[in-house]
Amino acid sequence: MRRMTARPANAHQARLLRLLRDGGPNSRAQLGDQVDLSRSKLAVEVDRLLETGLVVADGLAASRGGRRSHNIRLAPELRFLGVDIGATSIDVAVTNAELEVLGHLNHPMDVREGPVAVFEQVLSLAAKLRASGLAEGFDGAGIGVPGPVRFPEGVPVAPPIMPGWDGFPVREALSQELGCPVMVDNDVNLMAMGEQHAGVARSVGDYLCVKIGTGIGCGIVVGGEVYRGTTGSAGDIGHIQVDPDGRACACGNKGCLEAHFSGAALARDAEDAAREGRSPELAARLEAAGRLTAADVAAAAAAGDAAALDLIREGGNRLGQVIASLVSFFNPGLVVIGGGVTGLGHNLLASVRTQVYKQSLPLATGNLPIVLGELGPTAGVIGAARLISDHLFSPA
Amino acid sequence: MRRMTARPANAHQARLLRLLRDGGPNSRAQLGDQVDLSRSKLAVEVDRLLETGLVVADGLAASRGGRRSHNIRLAPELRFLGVDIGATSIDVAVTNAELEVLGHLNHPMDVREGPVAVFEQVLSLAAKLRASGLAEGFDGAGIGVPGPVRFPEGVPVAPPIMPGWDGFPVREALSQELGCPVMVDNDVNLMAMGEQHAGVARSVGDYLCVKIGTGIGCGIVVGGEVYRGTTGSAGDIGHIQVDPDGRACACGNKGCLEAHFSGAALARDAEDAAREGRSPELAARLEAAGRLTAADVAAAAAAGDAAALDLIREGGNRLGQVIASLVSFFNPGLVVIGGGVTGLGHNLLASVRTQVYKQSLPLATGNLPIVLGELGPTAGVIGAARLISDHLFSPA
DNA sequence: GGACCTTTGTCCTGAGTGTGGAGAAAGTTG
DNA sequence: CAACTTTCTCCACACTCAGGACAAAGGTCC
Repeated sequence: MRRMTARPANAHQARLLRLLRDGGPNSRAQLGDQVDLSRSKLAVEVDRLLETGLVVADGLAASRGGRRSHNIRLAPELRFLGVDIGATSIDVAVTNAELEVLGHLNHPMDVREGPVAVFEQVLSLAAKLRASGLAEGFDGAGIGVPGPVRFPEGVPVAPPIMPGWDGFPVREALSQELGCPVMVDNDVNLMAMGEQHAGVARSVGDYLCVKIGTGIGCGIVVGGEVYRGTTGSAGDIGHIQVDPDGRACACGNKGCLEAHFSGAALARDAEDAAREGRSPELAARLEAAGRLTAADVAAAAAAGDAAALDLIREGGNRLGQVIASLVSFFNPGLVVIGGGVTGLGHNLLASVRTQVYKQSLPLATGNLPIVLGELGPTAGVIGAARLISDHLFSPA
Repeated sequence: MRRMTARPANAHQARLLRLLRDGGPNSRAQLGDQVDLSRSKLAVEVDRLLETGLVVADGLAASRGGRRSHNIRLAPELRFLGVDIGATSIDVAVTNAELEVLGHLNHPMDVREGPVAVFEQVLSLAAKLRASGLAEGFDGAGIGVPGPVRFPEGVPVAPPIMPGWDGFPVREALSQELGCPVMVDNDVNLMAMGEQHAGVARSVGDYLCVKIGTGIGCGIVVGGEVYRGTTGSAGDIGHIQVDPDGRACACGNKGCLEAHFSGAALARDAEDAAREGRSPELAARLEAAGRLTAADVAAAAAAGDAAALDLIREGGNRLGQVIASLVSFFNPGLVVIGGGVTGLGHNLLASVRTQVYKQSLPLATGNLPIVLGELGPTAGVIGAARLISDHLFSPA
């Protein structure tokens, strides 16, 4: 099947495409209400979009008391590929043009195996999705990697946890393999975009999205747009120092947030607690599995284990301390916490909230919700799809 | 003399006005090079601007090998008033439309005397500037206050160091008194705009501007625009906690940055050092003046006083610690340090740089200049003038 | 069922926006 | 003084866009 190659010819068309993406099918009249164009001009632009095949008119909507309207919608056969490469696993999903996830696959894999091996896996997962009939091809792909990215070129730069990827032309390579446009970003930024598109952050202009997985990062959204910083490393809060005499971190410094609280740090602390006999619950789990993860800590805490609860409380305090600083500085309208350790749930949230509300000034915290992400692992892939759709749905 | 009341009728005209403001007089041809419009369209818009009187054509420029060009410039009789209300003094300046300072007055005054008394003083200073022949009236005024502002309305909200100002309609009141449009902002944001317009931050898109005076604040510039946050309190870094067991702060918390390092904290520490006999240099100055300020510490340090140098080093470390966190988070292209304690100069800068380069990741610090502001007290008033000119030079 | 209303969408005219070329104006250079 | 540059103006033409008239297609009410 022939893939769509058309792009919006002007800002109006781009605007209309995004409205249809975010709001679903619409009549011409409804579009007109949102777009501040005359009916005539709107009709012209819609007709042009229909000609390109990017949108279709299928069927009539129910009458609302007058003439029935045509349903204008994005071409239903459009397909985006969303790829989220985490430190320890790969998520791949197909979406339609409205960014609804039609199929989603996860595969455990260490990112340190390097770009070649990871790409092979990504392509195989994408092929599997295609084979299942969800897509005959992709009109675009977004991909997130766990490290800083030089955004315009789509190339990772000096990524601490994935050294083999430094300078690897991710965008170029994937675009070649898939035969479609590709955009690359930091995985945290994609999570922020995902929660903004379909999660808790809808209709918030300025917000922070803290992702705690193997490492810790923070997506920064300013006026609805992801802020990436001068060299693409904005939001890299894992190496903010929380304790001058603290633990040694992989980065070479001491007392980094990430060394005290992250998926990896938490697992290590839990294993220590188990071995030192401070937690029968964790010890039993260590016995059974040979190693512990953040999920074990969450389960132990749910079972009332004091040591596990302590770990979460202490970690939440550290994290809350940093978030409190960021709230004072950035004055966001919302803080979202997500990533692998979200399973720690409300215990974690409680510690963070306590710290933030205690340390930041009332004006900044007055009406500040601090919530868990609601999309889980789909946030990243939806964000990836949105990344490429933002690119494709902008004037050529 | 009749004041200008015209405003640009469209985005092109606004663009042209800003080009003339930032680049000074220009020929039509030079404007055309910067503006991506056809010569014909450009000529039309310039003619319309000439009709409104916002710009004038005066004289011919020297030939560059062909026909001599007309000098197009902003109307030379346009006058903006820039007001910077600090915690302990008021700065007022007149500028022309190119934001060149034509006259500048400073008057010591405690902001806590309240808006009525301060306004009286501001108006008297403005009258003095008018009386000196620098202006016959003002086409607009910008004003900065040392606390958070609800920007669209121009009203201070919950300002910690100027409690009597909470909710006072600064914009409304000043506009009434001066009979011209007024915009209000945080003083730190104005400093950031000033340094961006005429100081060290020219042509930098994303940067931070840390102002250390009686308190500590940080102007945040994203893509050339000041970022103010959800409730207008963005950049309020004075109350970030740097030491959980630290000193009591006026805000009710312990260990705030501002409690450890700011103009006020530094003066107190210096007086302590003097009384405890740790610094003969400072003791002599305390004897002479009855009290000490940051300037005394700077002078003592310049004279080689060990205690003063220690104070600066320690303060710079605290500040550097916070800035390091912000650099990791925000990934700016430049960090500017300004405000009252800039006199501490390179000793302060050295400590800050050490901390930042030590604590933040190389990708964020790799090419990151950390410099002192170069405009001193004029940064604020120039920023204020730019604030109102940005407002007036945008489509009505 | 028919008169009347609402909603949706199309068509047309006219005002305004913007481009590019021709060419006039005003200088320099040899 | 001829040739060339640069600057600026004028004009014809294409495109953009708004708003009104009107047609299409349904409801609602008696």
